[in-house]
Amino acid sequence: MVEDNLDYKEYLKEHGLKSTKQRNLLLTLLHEASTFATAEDLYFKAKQADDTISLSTIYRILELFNKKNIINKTTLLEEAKAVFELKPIAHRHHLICLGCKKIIDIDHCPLESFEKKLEATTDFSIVDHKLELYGYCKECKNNIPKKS
Amino acid sequence: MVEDNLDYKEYLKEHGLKSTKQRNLLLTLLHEASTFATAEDLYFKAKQADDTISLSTIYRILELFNKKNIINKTTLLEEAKAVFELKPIAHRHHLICLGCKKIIDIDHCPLESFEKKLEATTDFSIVDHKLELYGYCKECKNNIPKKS
DNA sequence: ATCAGTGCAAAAGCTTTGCAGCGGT
DNA sequence: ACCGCTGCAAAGCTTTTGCACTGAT
Repeated sequence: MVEDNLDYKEYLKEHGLKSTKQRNLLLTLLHEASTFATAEDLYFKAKQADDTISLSTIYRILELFNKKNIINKTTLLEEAKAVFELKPIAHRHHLICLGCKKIIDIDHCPLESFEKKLEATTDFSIVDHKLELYGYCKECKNNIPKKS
Repeated sequence: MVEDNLDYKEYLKEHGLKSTKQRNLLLTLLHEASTFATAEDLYFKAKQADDTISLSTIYRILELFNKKNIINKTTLLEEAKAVFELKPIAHRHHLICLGCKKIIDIDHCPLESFEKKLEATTDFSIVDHKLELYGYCKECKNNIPKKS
């Protein structure tokens, strides 16, 4: 996988970004990741390929990618940490298990017509929305914790 | 307003919470607030009524209210700070202007039937969702900032 | 009187920044 | 060779925690 690091040279150029070892590596890791990742997650994975990479570089690159609209940055539930994912080709949402934290991708977005209606009633121009669903998966349903 | 601080004594008891000056004050402020507020927002407002209240008390009370399901805690967009609001009586979402940050309450939730469908296809038991919509209001539409 | 609640200060966790040196074009 | 990118360490900001005191029942 490490030899693939330069695969994204053209991709980076297309987005007006200089190609560096660290940026290529991070794009590789983001492509490999199947779920949201924190900066720290990516840092530890990155270290396996490049022992000297620093966490601040991860943060700087993620901020850059976010500005260039290559990735999504968000926060899940009430977590303090931000999480990142490659911007999916199609608009998409997530269903997250509160037990085991597994994440299911949902390709269908039920909000298109709702947004149109809202635009009409509020006179807003709606550009985006954030939708995540939370529940318990088949395996975790039977172990739903009590409120404290 | 300050004299109203004890109005919530019964309310607190109902939720199994001891009534204190600080908790009453915070409930007053949360009721007065028309939008999401950060811990710091509430701290500054609280100081006007009680000069010696401390920020850690605000955090502790907010955490407590959140656990007791009296308030919602969430994060908007990519902001670092958490925001809080009294849990509205009816399930509700928000439309947020990216220009002036004004927040419009949306009473209708378009997701009920969608959740049912999802439960059937994924075998999840869905307990909650987070939906916020982002756009530009009538006044801000004409000043949409360019990407950097 | 008891024990939870609070204020203060310090610590912790996530993220950003200053600076000197490295590396891509 | 230039100037942006990176590593390191330090700082910044939000939130949490330890401890001694206060206050509600």
